[in-house]
Amino acid sequence: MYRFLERRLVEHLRAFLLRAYGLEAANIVVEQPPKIEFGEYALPLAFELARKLRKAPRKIAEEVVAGVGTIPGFEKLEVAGGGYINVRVNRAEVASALIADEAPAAEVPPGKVLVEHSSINPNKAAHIGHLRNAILGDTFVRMLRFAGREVDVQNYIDNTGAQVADVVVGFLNIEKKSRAEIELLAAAPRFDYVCWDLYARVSQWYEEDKTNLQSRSATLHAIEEGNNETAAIADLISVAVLKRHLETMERLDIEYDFLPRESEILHLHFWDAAFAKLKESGVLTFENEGKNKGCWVMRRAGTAKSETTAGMEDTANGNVPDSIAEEDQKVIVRSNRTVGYVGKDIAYHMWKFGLLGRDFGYRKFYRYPNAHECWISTIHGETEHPHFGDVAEIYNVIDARQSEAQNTVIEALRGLGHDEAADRYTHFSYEMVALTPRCAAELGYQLSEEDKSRSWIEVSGRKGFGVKADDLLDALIAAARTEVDARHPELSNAERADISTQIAIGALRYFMLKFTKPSVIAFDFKDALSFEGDTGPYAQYAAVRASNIFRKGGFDPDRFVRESDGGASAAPHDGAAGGDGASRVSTIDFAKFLGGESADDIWELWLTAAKTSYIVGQCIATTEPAYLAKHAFQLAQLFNTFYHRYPILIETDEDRKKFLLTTAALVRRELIRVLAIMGIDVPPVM
RNA sequence: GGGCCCGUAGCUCAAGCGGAUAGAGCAUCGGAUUUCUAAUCCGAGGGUUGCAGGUUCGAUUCCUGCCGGGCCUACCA
Repeated sequence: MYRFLERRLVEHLRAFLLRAYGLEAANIVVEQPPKIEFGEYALPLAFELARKLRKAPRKIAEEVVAGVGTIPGFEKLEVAGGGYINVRVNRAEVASALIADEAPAAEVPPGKVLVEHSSINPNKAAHIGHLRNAILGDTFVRMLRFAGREVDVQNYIDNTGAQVADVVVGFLNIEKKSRAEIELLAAAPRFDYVCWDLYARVSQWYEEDKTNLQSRSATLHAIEEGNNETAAIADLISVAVLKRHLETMERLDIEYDFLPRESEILHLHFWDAAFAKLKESGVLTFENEGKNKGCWVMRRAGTAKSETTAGMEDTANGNVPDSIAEEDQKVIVRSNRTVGYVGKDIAYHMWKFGLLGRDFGYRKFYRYPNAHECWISTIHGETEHPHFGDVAEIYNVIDARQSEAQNTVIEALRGLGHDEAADRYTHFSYEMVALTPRCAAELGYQLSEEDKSRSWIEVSGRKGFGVKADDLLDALIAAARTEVDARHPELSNAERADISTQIAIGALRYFMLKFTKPSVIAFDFKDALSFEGDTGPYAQYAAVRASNIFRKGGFDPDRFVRESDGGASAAPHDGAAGGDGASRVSTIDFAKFLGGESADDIWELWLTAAKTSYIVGQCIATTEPAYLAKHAFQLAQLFNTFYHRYPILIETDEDRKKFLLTTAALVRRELIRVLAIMGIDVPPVM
């Protein structure tokens, strides 16, 4: 709603500027006033125009206000200060549209979106860093779906890499386990924890004697080769750990559609197809000398062509591949003819955009309780399967450390002549989760003096140092359970368990979303286990309080606003609102309750509730989910103030009571919707 | 050496394309309606936005330089 009105305002302003001054305004900045008293929108455009029109800003602002005319849905424009234009909407009109949950159909770009997230090495338990990735990714998926996009969720599985090989080495060379024994372990609960510890021991074992590393390369080679006992063991381990990852993520309500694996990229020869095209287009060059002699290399992203070769390009007919300075070379194919992971990634991304000319085999892998099927790549697949890949846009949720590799893949696509694909390739980059020194000490890590002075300490899978995802979830559930038990002894065991879980997930998902992406999260149990203030449970509690009003008052919130369908899975609102409610409360009277300065506080609540799709749009455009967490918190905060200030059920003026109930119903609906987009449920009671 | 990111209150973080008095939470201190209430609400203190310049009517935001920190820069993945 808010978004729609803003667009309409801009259109009118643009028309006016053209009419009055003959100006084509490319970009009209619309701000939100610092205080609700100033109106709903603020325009600094008079300042920008002052130079161009050679007039005082204030004078221009006055002309705009006088000349722009009436705009449907708007009350008035007014000049403030030295030239600000503050804009006021017609509150009653906005309110009635909000109650009906009317939203003009937004234009949805064509084509499918592919979001890749999680991508955890299947050799050990998921940890808090993986949680940040999965929660960011899953929330972004929900945002895209809320905006009407069709989305495929992929989780890339590196099942043939060194990390899996290490755990295989651990079982075979250190533990001396047989295949049958490993199978037995893999079937036990939390096999991923076993691997977590073993992985750390293997790293230790390598350090003790460097010759032990030979086991790794032999194992790695056998795995890549396939069709042997070692490869079979690697497969059974990686599949078992992968299933554990899916279970862990399922606890957070995170699901995937497809699990492409590196083994298939290898065995279905994706690379061969890509290699041919990369050679043909000159993206790859063969080095005849230097330290990379015998390798196929490409220019690393972010490195510039050297002066000499760039200058000679014109005369050389442009056909000769530029030589790349040694330090700017990225080895794609090693001198022993094997392909590095960036090469595989290039092939994989050509597949994503439907540019490779090959496809995976598919089989069903995991069925969620809601009957949703998650598919996995395989060599010979089922004949009937959904169509993955060949998408219009991709988002790769991968931490910032891989930005150079990501950019190299993008440059490869450009070099192949696929600029349109490269432009729709987004590296959804975020910073890592580390531990505060205090948290590290709690986990038994010996801190050096230098460590103690750091603001964070990086987790390390190799050292087995970090907080496992399931452990954190268990701790959160236990902490929530203590509170729920104390508050609601009358509830059954199962009910208290459910509520505790919902609160734990709310706390965790909110915690991972409240930080902006470039911020390193210095993890600390004290902050993560907090249920007060700027947290998920705070927002959940506000929604529960809204429900309490209706339950205790014996009202149905449905009667006051058009019900939300839960948000995340919603199709774009069709706007063909159901004005069916004979019992629905009339909205006409509300003008008197929403008008004037005395109603500013309640109006601010309504206005904030109106911003959800506007905020989601911002989040998508900037790939920054943190704005939505901020929005949820603001809405909850404003509601809590309202809740405290206006006791509804004892209100004696019936019209005013209806108005207050409508306010609560509206906020309840929007809060539930916003939280659903973040993957957070609202418990029945708290 | 080169590339990317960061530096804001005691702590952890916000601040849409440059805009109005730089905001929250935590912590500290002081308060709160017998109500739909306390996983809450109200109030107080707390800031030279790392430093120095520049651009601008206006800079936490853009530019340059410095200081401090992180990540990347392997024929590992």
